Amino acid sequence: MADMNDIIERCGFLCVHEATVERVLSEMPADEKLYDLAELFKVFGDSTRIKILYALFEAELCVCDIAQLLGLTQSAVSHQLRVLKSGRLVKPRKEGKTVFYSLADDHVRTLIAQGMEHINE
Amino acid sequence: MADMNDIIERCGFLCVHEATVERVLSEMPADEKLYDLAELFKVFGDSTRIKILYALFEAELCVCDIAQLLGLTQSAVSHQLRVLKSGRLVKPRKEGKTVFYSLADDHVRTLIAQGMEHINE
DNA sequence: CAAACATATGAATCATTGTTCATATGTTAT
DNA sequence: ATAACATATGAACAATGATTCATATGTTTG
Repeated sequence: MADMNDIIERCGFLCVHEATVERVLSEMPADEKLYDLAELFKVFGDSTRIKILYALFEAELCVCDIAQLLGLTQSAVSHQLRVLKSGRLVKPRKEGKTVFYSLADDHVRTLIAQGMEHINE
Repeated sequence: MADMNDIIERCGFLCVHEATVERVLSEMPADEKLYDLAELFKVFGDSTRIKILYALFEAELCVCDIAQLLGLTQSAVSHQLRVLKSGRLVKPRKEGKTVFYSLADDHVRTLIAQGMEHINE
């Protein structure tokens, strides 16, 4: 008696537009690239981090400034700055005890601006 | 006897660069905008969704195509397309039983392209 | 109408992640 | 060297979210 394991994926062989699928597949970037890209957007995908980035959009600020500005704990800000830093979205500048952060480059500005455009359309 | 509750946040009043904080605060967008912006980026911040978007970057595809192309369950794809649709990143076109999806507008292309640039620098 | 099929959806599960609390590191001034 | 301070970090907890499984919806064909 045959068991129930002979249930196969039927959809794949009937409705699929094979030529298109093949072409798209050949033009897809490497999986690793796509993973990194998702990781990048994940960094933008948190309202606290967005607020920090937007604040740095306007001026260079120290951890303490950011904490007060946004009503957050110093610890929370520091943890998030770590994430932003390892994503190369912000860069630190040390001056004595205090560390000033600013946006790493113009990609950050462009991405945020583009995102805002999408929101506001 | 005074209890231990008189511990106050001292940092805020000592190191903060008040003038800058005030200025930045006045130029920050509304909280709701920033929240929406984070939500938008959150949609991009998942490798499965990025793969779907990149596939649609190349061609209009049905749910079934996407599932085979990326080696995913039809259910998983459908769930993610729902997220992408409610973020207005993709749009459906119904043709009989099958539903074809494509990118909603050029912001999506621009955002992904900008993200890729950051990755590759 | 019934069967086959493409897609959508709800509930459950497992993993990821943001915040908090406590503490560590490193710098300045007394 | 010690105290005060700014920032960083580790562990724990709570919340969010992606996938799976089962099933529902809606469309076409016989």
